Amino acid sequence: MLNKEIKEIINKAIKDLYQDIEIPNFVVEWPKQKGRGDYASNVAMVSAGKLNQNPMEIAEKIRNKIDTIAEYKEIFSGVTIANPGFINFEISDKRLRQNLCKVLRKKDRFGSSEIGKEKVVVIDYSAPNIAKPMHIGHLRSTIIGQSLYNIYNFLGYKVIGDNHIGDWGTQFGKLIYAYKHWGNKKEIDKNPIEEMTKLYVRFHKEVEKNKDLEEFARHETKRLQEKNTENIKIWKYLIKESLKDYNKIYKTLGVKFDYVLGESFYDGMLSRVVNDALERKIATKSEGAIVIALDKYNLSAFLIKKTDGAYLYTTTDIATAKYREEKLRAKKILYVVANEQALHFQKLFASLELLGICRNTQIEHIKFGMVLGEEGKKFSTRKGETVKLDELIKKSTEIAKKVVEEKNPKLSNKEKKKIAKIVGLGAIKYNDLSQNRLTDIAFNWDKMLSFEGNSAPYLQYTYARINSLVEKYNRAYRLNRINILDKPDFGLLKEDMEKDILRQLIKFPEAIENAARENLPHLIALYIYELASLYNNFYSSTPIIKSEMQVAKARIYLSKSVAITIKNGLDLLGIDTLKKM
RNA sequence: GUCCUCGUAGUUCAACGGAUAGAACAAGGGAUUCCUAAUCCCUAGAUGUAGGUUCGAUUCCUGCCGAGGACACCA
Repeated sequence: MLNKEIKEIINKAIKDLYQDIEIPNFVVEWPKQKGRGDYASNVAMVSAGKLNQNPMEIAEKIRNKIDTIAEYKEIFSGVTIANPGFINFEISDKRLRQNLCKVLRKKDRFGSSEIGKEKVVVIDYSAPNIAKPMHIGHLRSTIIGQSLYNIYNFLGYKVIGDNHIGDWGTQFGKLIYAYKHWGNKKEIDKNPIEEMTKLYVRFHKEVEKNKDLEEFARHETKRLQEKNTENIKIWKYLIKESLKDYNKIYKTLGVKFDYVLGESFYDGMLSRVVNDALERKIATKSEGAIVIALDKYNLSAFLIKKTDGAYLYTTTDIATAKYREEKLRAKKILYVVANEQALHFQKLFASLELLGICRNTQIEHIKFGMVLGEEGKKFSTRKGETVKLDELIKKSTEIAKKVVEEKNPKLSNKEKKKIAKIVGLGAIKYNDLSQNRLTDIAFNWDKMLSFEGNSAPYLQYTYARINSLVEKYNRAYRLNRINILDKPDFGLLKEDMEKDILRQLIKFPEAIENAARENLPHLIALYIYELASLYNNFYSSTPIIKSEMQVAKARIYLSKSVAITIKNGLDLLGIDTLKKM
């Protein structure tokens, strides 16, 4: 990666100049403004104090040092300094052309690397609660998780995607009670989640009339946990049916998991977790329950066993971390879970530290903001305001269909349907993934289903456009019988806009690495949007096929490499591309 | 009371402590005898507030104001 290369060059230059002086951390970054080179470093400014010299002088010295070394001439066409001490690097045409060849050679592997080789990353995402519909809130965890999965995978990590479904706990007592009294198997088979939700809602209504139901439900939960045959049978059935519905959505979204280890999977390990913690005096009794005190961390206690003897999701989470560390050999665990649970994870991580679990495993809560209703408040499930995921997908696809109909009426109906599906889904995913995950998303139909501007369809359109351009070019080739094996001459790419595109292309691997380091997929979205934007600008102002033959050839290859990069980027976001739209 | 996230243009969002704070949508103007106009170009428009750290702060720290959320026996 070029930024790392430059960092090393600077380090070497400093070593030559100042011997063993330790230089503070400095950055090599992409300058925001045009005309400041392709990379810039603040090294002279951050080390001015330490060296007791004027930053401009230091910058000058480093620049001169770099200038004297022949091999660097290949990389840079210019190294300049600017007030108050920046060093700006301009990448040479040769290097840009080499990178272009690399894109064309590596194709769908362009941007990939081996930096994660041998390292296991467990990513915990989606995790719906059985018997509850997946709504727009689950979308974030599912989509962000899947994208991180793709990104780490592309960087050579061994990634394990785990869907930690909520298939255990007190809600099952209620559900089992409701099923026994009002359940209808036929209806559930037809519409699993919908019917289960009805049972759940009915239970809550009946409770208001008869408080005893709470006690009955608790009893059912207890019997389930004691492995009562009938309750286990109902429980298994409810899970199986729920998963049917979830899997439909996952299939549509193109989301996959390596494991679906729900909370119930860890049930047998819970007593050991608690006993172990008690023996080691990390956990204590408190008001009849068992807790891990976290005063040391300035946090309230972590409750791991209830007064009635039942375990909680807290206990499960400890067992899960232990399992992932010991059995899955995770070097890194990412919990893609909403920001609302930040406190829970703080306490969980503190508890794990006390227990000595995941000592050598990096654990991180990948939190994300909420999807807010149109009034800026949390979507309330009770008021029925929630937008269900399947409805959202349906609506988006319908709108996309209308747009295809309007833009491209000549296509066959089959093609239109395919395009509508991919465009509709892409728009939904991009709406989420193009935004920094920490900020709340204000839910807005118009924006979510916008097919213009900074959106997935814009990127898909750019890709499709290049594709048809290349096809047209290939046909022309056949007609003119030009030798297709002639090497393109990339030296002909001399226009500013062409260079801008080449400069952007060289940064793709860095964009992916940044996205992985910060666990922020939107950095990739940002990157490909910029690339597509540069390309569309170029496209609209410069003839490609219709230019002189050799120039046309070079421009076609440039276009191809843009298409490759856009596709690779969209793939990482889990968004499909189209040859035609 | 403790903790988490956020406060940037009319709206929705960017900006790893860097240089002239970027886009998109909406508004106004323009581009199609030419490779897909789901496109491109131009115009106008913003860092809640008061301090601190720094050569440099939208970014880090503190106070205040504002929005949303979580706070043991649900997950």
